[in-house]
Amino acid sequence: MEFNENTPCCEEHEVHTELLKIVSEQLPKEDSLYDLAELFKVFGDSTRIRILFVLSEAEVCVCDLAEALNMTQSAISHQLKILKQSKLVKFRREGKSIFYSLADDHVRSILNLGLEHIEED
Amino acid sequence: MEFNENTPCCEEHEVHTELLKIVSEQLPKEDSLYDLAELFKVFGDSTRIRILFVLSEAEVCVCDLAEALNMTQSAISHQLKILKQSKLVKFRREGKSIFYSLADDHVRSILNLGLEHIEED
DNA sequence: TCAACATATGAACAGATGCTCATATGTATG
DNA sequence: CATACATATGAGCATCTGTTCATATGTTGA
Repeated sequence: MEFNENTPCCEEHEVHTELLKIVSEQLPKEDSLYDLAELFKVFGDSTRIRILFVLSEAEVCVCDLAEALNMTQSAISHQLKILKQSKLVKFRREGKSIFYSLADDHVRSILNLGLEHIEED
Repeated sequence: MEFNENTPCCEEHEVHTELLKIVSEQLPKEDSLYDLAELFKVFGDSTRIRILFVLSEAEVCVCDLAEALNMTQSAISHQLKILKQSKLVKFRREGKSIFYSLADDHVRSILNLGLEHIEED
């Protein structure tokens, strides 16, 4: 080929750029894609997943979560902060304790879809 | 309180341990929870999310993916390897090129549920 | 079989992440 | 208001992760 090194990769390149143009127009905005990755990142840790599953069964206070998962209160509290920031959990104070629960059924749906996928093979 | 330092955290502790016992019986197995976190971890990177969204629109070869996302072929290839391992994408060879596409509609569902969640506030 | 193209992969490095430890904040109770 | 309990938070550290760079593998056509 007589083309220089800047020659685009695939040979049917005109066709592909046309396709890519169409595809990019259909994509969600960059911001949404970034936020979405951030959301899944929160689900992508087994400590947080375990917290979410416990909360999908019941409203539980921090120290009980720590006991249930056999981890320190501090570790749990750090993770709860992340879950709060992503609006995956809500909480209410009752005396000295703070009880956490899932923010909404969306969270449950996402967890269940994930479970379906890993169980399907 | 006259209890020693090993006193469990919450004061109504008998009630809570009873609750925790019930909750733990309802939880998926440790292995599943781990696998689930691993799955979401794969979704938890904006490069991979962008790849998945492009593939949700069309079957695309590696070099076009690289061009679409404005990244190096190597970076894309590394990420595709991870997506393959998680069975989120499939591929077929056509001459020198390899065309990738989503493994199944499950992937699309998970992406869409995630989008719903970030758009709901 | 050789040259050119498309993709994959290993090593290395910089940045992100999760835990621990110490300590701060907030709440109830004597 | 001082103490004990429940939770939150900041710093530090070890580990994990994503990219780059160099190079290997695989495919096609001359």
